Amino acid sequence: MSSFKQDLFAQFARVGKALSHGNRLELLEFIAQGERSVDELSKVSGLTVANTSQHLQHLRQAGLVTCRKQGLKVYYQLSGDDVIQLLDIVRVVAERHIAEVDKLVDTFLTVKDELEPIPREELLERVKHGLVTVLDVRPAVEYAAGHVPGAVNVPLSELEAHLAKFDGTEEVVAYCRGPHCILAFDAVAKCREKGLNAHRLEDGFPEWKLAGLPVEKQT
Amino acid sequence: MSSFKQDLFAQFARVGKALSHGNRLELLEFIAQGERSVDELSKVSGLTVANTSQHLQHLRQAGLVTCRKQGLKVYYQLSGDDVIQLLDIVRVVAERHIAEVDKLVDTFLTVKDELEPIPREELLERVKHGLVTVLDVRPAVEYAAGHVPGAVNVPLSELEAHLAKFDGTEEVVAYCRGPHCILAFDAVAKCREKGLNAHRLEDGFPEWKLAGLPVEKQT
DNA sequence: CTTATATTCAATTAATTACTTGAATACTAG
DNA sequence: CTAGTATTCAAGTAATTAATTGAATATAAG
Repeated sequence: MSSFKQDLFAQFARVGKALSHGNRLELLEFIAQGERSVDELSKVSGLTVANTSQHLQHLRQAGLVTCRKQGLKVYYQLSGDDVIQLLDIVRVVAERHIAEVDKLVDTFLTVKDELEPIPREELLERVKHGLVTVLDVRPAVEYAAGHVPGAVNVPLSELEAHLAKFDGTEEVVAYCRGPHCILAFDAVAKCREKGLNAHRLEDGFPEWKLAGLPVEKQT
Repeated sequence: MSSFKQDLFAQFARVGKALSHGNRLELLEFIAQGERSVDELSKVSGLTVANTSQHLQHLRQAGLVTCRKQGLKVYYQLSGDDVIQLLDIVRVVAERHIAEVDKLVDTFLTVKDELEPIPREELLERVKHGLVTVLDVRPAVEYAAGHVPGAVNVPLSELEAHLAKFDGTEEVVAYCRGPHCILAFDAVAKCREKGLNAHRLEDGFPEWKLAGLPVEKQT
């Protein structure tokens, strides 16, 4: 009878299936930073190339990513901003309704509450008036693919060295890949150890872009 | 090393897993209309009771639904409005990026474009001024659990009989479970055959509730 | 206490999915 | 044309998941 409903739900389930594996969610988070090739994704995720490729095809069949071939490489990107929204709401639902998530976040992002995140619009204002130093603590490739205007790319490994240049009176805001990315948390913690007035930006770069705020490329 | 990230993504993937099966998505749509017992859900979905129960536990472990026991029965409900949002964005992403979905919708909801849906706020206005008859074409239980204020419950089977009462000058707006529920499409089609000025409400009841618009219970 | 009903549990089978491995394809550069 | 690199494909194994069946539990009513 109503195989329409069944067929339709089966199609929607393809999106769910794509989101049903941790490795694919991780890949999606990387891709959300900007277009990436299969072997970049393989390296950054630690999966074998073949495995990465298979997950990507899974994602592509569910309509979450698209790809283009350029020379030898195949570059994958999100098929739209709606996918960032989708990922964010999955996170929110999990955070609100799965106890283990709270436990994990509490354990690993210890000082979570102390690092009250700065709203995006507020950061944009302060940047315009030169009131704040913005740290992008993601790897250089991700920074190159797009970042908050005026942000300085300081991968975590180089943070110590950079901190030496600061005189201790500056206000610093760090951001990374998304709301649960540890990079920014760690950066803020390190900055505070040095006595800086440091905060985290709410969420990460994909959400900044999603909000329609200005984005700067390369440097 | 960074097992935090992996653990966290594994948790998020539980939400994806819950959404990764057509039967579970269908159950969620029913539950989104209001609290339902296991055997009601079993009947309405056509699954065996045991199978329904297992899917529901799957959903519960993913944090998407909660349940309470009252007497012999166990009632399930969505664990929050964020779950309606989640379901809607899954639909939107699938609709935009999976070609098969478009094909399906085009095939079964033939006159899709002709039935331009009425925005929720606009309907609310017109209802206030008594300018329109609102038809809730869902089953009586779902209507009883909550409906658009002033809506008349006319399950599809009884629609013909009801139409006799109309004089052909009235404006009619029909709604059902959600954006792809065929009930409202069918209702509008039937009304139009009788020469009525009929339209569909955008989306369905859960989205109405999600928008924070007034809801009426029982009758 | 017994019976009936709603739900869950446990065990089984069938189907699907993840990952590995090695080969095949597609493109570039020499 | 050849060699090298990036990606995909194909086959196999291990693991997970869906659905069925029948039994177990829990509650209510007689």
